[in-house]
Amino acid sequence: MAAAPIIVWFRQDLRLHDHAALAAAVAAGAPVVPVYVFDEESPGKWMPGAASRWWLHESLKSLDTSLRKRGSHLVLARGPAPAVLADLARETGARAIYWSRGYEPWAVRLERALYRTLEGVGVRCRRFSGSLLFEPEDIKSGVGEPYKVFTPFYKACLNAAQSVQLHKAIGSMPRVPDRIESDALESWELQPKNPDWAGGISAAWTPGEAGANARLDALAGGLLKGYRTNRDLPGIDGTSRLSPHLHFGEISPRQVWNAVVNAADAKGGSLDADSESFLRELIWREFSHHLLFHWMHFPEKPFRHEFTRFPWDNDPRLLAAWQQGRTGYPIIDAGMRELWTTGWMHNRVRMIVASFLVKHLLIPWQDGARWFWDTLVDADLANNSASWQWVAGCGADAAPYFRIFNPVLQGKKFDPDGLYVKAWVPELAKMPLARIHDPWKAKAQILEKARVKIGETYPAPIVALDAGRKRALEAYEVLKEPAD
DNA sequence: TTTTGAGTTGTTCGA
DNA sequence: GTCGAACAACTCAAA
Repeated sequence: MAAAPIIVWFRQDLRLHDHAALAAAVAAGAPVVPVYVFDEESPGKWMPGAASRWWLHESLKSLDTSLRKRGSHLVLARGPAPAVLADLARETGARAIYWSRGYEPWAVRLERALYRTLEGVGVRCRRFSGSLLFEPEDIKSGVGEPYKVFTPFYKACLNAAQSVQLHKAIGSMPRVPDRIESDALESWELQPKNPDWAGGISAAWTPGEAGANARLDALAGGLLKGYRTNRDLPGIDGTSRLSPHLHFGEISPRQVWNAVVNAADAKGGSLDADSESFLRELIWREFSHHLLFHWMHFPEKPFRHEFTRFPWDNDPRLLAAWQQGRTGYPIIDAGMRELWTTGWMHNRVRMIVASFLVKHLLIPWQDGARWFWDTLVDADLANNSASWQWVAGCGADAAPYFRIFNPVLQGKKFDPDGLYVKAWVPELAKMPLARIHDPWKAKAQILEKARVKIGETYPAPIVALDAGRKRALEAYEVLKEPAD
């Protein structure tokens, strides 16, 4: 008699390489049922936004193709995961289910519910790690508490880091048992139709494990050179662009870590400044996930409690102008339009637009986080929440309240050739470089020559920078008053 | 327990 | 144009 099948429940780990749960299932020698469950009913779950749904569709398609090349395929099912998986176990006679651990609050609750449901009917649950380099339980301060400051967290991670053995690539896969029902991916309607607005996104990205590995190869193969400086320049291809691939688990952070360390080794030993700078970013991702794991209200509530009485302004017209990239500040508008078109925004520009929304417009960081959640292909609850809270000053680190980005200065500093602005704000393409970041200051003659009419072809600034800065500083003063 | 050092990413102003 | 100081005080982490 054949061994009972093992279900491998895919989640944010849509890859075949370095996949502990899949490797263990294949090694067990039983039939393997790979399944993805589209679960819209988990309590507290942040449902993927529009851009993320587009990516999910592509990534599932890609995973299915990879599985088929190995003699298997992906089973698709819709509904609450515990019920769906219990049904599938009954249907297939599976006696075990393996999965990669999740860290978001709703995911933690879901896994507990799943244990109860499945162990109750005699299906063994095995949970594996794979989405993080370090488990939240393993990185603790000297007194056993989770870290609240990045730098000590970073050092603790470096101390804990050791060469990790990656799980072997899966060669061929056991056949999926016959007669298992599967949804058609199209029936989930993850991608837009009428209109299909995803053209810019699909032109910019290659979702799936192969696309992720190609990007990592580019990184290890040369993109890292100059990374520490280049990563701040939105006009050039200087960042890894691995974020959506990491979010969907098309590549594991351990694969990324190893590739970077090995590339540095090959060039003769110790980590250079560029590689170290990149690995720091990877540890920031870890830090965000640890914070979310330990403080489950992180996505909605300010980490620093006094911020609940921050005097936000909440002007919907200003929020709309920001969302549409019509603020009158070129670097901001370029960023918001890059986001809308490609589902991604350069990291430096994310900071600038976020600071502008929260400080110059006094709009709650949660509104910005929601917009990013819907429009980013790399939207990740941990990273998004931690980053917005950091910019707002209510996050884990006490960022000085007076750190208010000036979009004109930031533009001149990090987009010195105006390449980024010209790429995304074409109506300013003819502006001379000297005024590309503050076109409203240009003389009438210059504007005319560049065919720019402020307030007509390009918006006038929606707030004055000095007044906005002053208003923000006054708002932060409120926090210093003693609490009620 | 107490003390000490330190904390991603900045801007403005005046010399 | 460049440079240093001021912009607050507080919490965290480790010795």
